[in-house]
Amino acid sequence: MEEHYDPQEIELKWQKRWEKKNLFRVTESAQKSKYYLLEMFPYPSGKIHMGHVRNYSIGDVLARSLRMKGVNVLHPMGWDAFGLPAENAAIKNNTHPARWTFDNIRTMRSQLKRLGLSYDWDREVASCHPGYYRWTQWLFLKMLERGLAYRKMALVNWCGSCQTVLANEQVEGGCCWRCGQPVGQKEVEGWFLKITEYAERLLKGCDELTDGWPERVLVMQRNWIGKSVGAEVSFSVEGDSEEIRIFTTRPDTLYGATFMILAPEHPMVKQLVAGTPQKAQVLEFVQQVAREDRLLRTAETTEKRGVFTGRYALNPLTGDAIPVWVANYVLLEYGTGAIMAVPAHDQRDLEFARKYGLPVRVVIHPPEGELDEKTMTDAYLETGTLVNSGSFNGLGNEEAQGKIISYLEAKNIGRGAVNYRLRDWGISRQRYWGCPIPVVNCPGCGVVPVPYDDLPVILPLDVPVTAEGGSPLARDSRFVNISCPCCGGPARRETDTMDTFICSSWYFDRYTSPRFEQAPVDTQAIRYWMPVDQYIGGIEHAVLHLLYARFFTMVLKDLGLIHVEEPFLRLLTQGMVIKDGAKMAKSKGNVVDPDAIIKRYGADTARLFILFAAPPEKDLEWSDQGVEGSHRFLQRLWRLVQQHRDRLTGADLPTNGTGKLPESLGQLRRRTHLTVKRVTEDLGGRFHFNTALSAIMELVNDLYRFDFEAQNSPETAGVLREALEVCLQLLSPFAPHLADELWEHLGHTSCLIEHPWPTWDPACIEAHEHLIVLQVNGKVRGRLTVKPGTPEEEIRRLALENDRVQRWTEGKAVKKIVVVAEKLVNVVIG
RNA sequence: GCCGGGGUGGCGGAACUGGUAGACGCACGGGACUUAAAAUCCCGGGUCCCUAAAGGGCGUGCGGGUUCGAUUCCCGCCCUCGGCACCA
Repeated sequence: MEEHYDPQEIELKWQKRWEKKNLFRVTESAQKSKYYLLEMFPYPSGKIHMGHVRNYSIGDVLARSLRMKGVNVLHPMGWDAFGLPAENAAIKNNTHPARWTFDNIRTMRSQLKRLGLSYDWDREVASCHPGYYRWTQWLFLKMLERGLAYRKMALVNWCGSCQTVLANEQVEGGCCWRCGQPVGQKEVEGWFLKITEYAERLLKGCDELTDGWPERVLVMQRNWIGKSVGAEVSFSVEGDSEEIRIFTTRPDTLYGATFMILAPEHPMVKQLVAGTPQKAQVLEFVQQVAREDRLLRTAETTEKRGVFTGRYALNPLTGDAIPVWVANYVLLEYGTGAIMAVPAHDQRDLEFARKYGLPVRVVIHPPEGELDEKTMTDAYLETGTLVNSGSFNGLGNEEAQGKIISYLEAKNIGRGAVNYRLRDWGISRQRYWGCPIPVVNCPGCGVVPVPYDDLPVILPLDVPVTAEGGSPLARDSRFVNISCPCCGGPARRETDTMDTFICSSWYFDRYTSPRFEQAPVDTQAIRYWMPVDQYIGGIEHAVLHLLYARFFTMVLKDLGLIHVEEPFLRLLTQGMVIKDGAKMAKSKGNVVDPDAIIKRYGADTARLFILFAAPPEKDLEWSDQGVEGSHRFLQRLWRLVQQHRDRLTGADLPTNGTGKLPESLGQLRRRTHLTVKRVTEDLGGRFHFNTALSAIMELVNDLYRFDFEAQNSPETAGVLREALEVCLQLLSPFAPHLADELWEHLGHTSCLIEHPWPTWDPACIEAHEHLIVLQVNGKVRGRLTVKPGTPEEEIRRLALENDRVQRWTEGKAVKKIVVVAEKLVNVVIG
């Protein structure tokens, strides 16, 4: 009898052996079909947490099973290594961000290796390595060349705690995505990427991804892009040469525009009020709104307030003079920052009109009922017929939209227009630990790109990182002062660094040729591996990373670097790891350290539990007892193999079907093949790891219950060997170390991942008999077994003769009999 | 408010195209082994009625519908989680 199951010993043994054999290294191969399996690379924050274990265990099951199925699987790992936590930790612990980062990478890499994950570590990348960020800078310069990167002064999100600008996507409910502190507004000059230019493509792509991506992620992305179709219309101002441009989604209500509103920040406000009696009051109002909390101001419940500017505009269709107001509910950043107010058909405008006694004019009449513009309190938003609309009267309002747009275009006072909620991506960060933006600011030449040959612009490591605020790079004169690449005169380097989300927007491309020296990617390798066939990661990146990565892929495609429009064919968003009803988090004190679990039970148990406790996309409730249970199962399998080792020496696998075997043995063989089928189907396509495991558990239970002493024959040994081998093969993607160890106990000298995935023999699966459920009026009343191929007539007769059925049908007229082949008979009585 | 998930035993979860609801696991109860306990192995279990067995009623958030038959399809609600939200 073999020694006790000792996970520590066997796991290290097999990890070493796999590494020595280079089992996970892959190269392009025209003979094999490829599969690019990617899990989101981690931020090296210190140690891995259960969320990582879950993410990477899910990936590893797929990677290993696909390899066994003969697929060429690219399964890489790396580090999203630039970012604020490194800098903050460095300040706090008086160390260097690079030091902190690389120490963490070392720790976390060894933790991932301890989990037995099948990565090709030769392809490891770290985004903070010059060999990587050189190409991040290269891509930035290409975008600069194409006008996709630009610099502007803008009102941006400012996190006072992190002392840096944030992109819109990085503000969650008014707070910083990283530190959770409230985000303010600040006028700052910085760099932007024109993601808005790709809004339509990003939107269209969402439709292509419906098969492979979760619906909710696509919905979030569509919401975020926020496309609105309508018209842009110019309103002339009485006594002024300038016009006010507005965007509306309801050109059909243009006749109902009875006043206009500008955002308080609108650049025209100052000139409009110049010389009016209202000037002081308006400017006071503008100042007042500017001081208000942004989050509060944009809340729906906030009271609408405004002031009259003293000026009038002309409704371009009615010719009426309508008052121009300034109000808090109109936002500068959406549309043109000005609106036409149609109180009869917009709830917000109606509330505003009622409050300030402004006129209401109904221009759409409902199919039934009346609208009274004097008393109505709910704006009419439904479809209807145009009234009070000149020559458009009588048209359906939807039809009128197009007609009015055509009219505006003909008169040159407006045009059909599309507006997006999506804003350009602000990428400047006023911090140190990021990828330097490779440009030079020259007093004579302006913004000058660093020549490609001079890349990378190295992030100097000997810069003191302090908490005093402002970019540490700006204080390093050796970094800042440079001669202009264009004119040779004195110039200053850009000291902002890039948002780390840029680094993570193309890392998956780099994995295909991680050490390539001539370009960010080797076209050959990209052609072979991209797109990513399956991407796995947390839902928290539904908009952020996943939107940015899609944008970058489209840019790379336009640059001719890649052939695909979308980077990730299929996306699996794994659920969170929950304990005591809340997400595991240090702040909540409910964290379970993966190291502790591995130390106590081994990596196989940790992986098994996390894959068994819940389907991958759902939240997983951590359970110490559940972990015990998973560990018990592995021990149970261990004992089963030890118990039968002697019996199996020299046993040959059964060859043909189950027909010649004794009944119970044939049954066992059938169960074995059924298990192969179930597990294979649960892993392929639908990622039901929990049910795949329960199928394996059932087979193990069957083996425990089988009386091998009563049927001690070479045949029995053969069937048993097959069953055990199948168990190990099927289990190997989940618990690879234990599987390989027991595989060796069964006399094999190779690793399971080198073996093909088992197949099931349809002949073995064929049932010797079918269980027929007998129903009367849809309720189960009895059961019946029949031989396969029993004619329907016979089954019908047996069902009617069945005494359990007769108990219910006695004295009743049989109205109908439904027979489902091999499954069920339902007798319908009156 | 709009959009998207999700409501199944004490708990995590099964049931792939409508066909035995509750697989598998946890917790629990019983038995075997043991001087005893732990470990292990075997058995049990939705709920109510019935002394028990046999048998039956009710059961997948609620109310209807379609169907021989509904956790599954349709209609109308309720609850819950997540996203967006004064977006013109």
